[in-house]
Amino acid sequence: MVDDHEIVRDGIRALLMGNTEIRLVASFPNANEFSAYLKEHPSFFDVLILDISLPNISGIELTRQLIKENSKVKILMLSASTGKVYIENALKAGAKGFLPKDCSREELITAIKQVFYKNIYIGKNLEQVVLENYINRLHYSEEEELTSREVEILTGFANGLTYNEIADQLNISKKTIESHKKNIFEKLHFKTNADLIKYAIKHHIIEL
Amino acid sequence: MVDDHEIVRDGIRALLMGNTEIRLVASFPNANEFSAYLKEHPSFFDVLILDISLPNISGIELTRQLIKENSKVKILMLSASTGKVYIENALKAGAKGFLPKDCSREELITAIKQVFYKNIYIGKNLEQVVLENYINRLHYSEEEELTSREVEILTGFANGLTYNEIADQLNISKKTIESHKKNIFEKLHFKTNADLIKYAIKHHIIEL
DNA sequence: TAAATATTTCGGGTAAACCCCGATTGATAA
DNA sequence: TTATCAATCGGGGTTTACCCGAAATATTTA
Repeated sequence: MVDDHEIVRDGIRALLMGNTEIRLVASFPNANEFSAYLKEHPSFFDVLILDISLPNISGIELTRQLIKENSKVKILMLSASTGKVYIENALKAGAKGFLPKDCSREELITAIKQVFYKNIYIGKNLEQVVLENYINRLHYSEEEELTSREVEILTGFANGLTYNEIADQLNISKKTIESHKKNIFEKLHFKTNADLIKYAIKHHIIEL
Repeated sequence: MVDDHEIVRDGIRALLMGNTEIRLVASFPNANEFSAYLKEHPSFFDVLILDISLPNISGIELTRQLIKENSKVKILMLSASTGKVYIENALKAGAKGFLPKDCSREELITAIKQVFYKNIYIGKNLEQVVLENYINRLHYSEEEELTSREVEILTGFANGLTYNEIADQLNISKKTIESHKKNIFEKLHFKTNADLIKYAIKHHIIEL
């Protein structure tokens, strides 16, 4: 497993201790240490329990990498935040399961087994969220995604920077910032700057 | 301790297991169960390790209640979010300590001891946040209040209106809007428009 | 692989926001 | 009875934001 919180790592270790079917073979505090270890021992893990919020490289990003590298590890994403966006991104990146951190022992064990046996597992209370969202998607085309460059620009605005300040920071023209902002507004159907700030807060780009 | 995440409860239990000075005597998944138990056994706990985000009643709210009831329990707040606002609210409510969830074993044990021995304990990396904020408070003692007119103008901006639109709506000159905005920024120490939006959300002038 | 679409990059010109002054009126506090 | 504050405006200038257009890569799709 990979989780930056020592408490969580110890919690899961304690939780799986008594179980005879599942063995926690290793745990890491960040993506880098895990990746390094995986490179040395490619088939050492069956299932990866992965925290979504990690320092430097997020759980989502790590998932994308592993999928891209054709790793055989099944990924069970663990997250304190259970918003629509998180579940979506996790599954889209290639995770096989998504579990809230407030799950029970039984649910964790069930989830690990399900994920191992090639099934998808979504936390009990989260199925509804996924289903609702699925229905929505049938009606309305999906919410457009921002490019990494656009996220950079959006972050700048959310932090109250001016066009010039963002331009300086990214070493591009003020005019380019304008274009990106225009595109962001169109993609996400923003009408005002307040919309942008609210989006940034909702998506944890800035704190309230 | 009170934490809605079973994993965290087990983690802390495992963590304190080997320690001879500290004994985890009980843990609860929510404020209600804890309160009920405390009523029966008022002096059973020395220190309460309390998660800030709980269902129904938050850790902050529970802290306020306990302080109000003159409970002798020392409260060590545990939080995944470590923003200024969280620390402030926790300490203001009466918590004796504030610890991020990504703390180490050693830090948790130190914190529990400190809190028990009537000291304040703030998580290692969080001291800076508190100090900065303390300095600020020395400069601007109390938060100034806005006049009703200023609230009207602020509401306009929070809703994404332009100077002209607000002026039209209130039947006053655009220049007056300018003055008001300048005053609002000075009173509340806003640096950017993003600050204004966040203020409006916090004070329920607009919804997220 | 060719065509279509998306991303990232700009410039010119105009509208809006912001700043630094100053000023008046009425209400309220020292 | 002065101050102080709230609310109202104007002149004049600088800075910033925004709209229209466009071109070079990148990426995706047919």
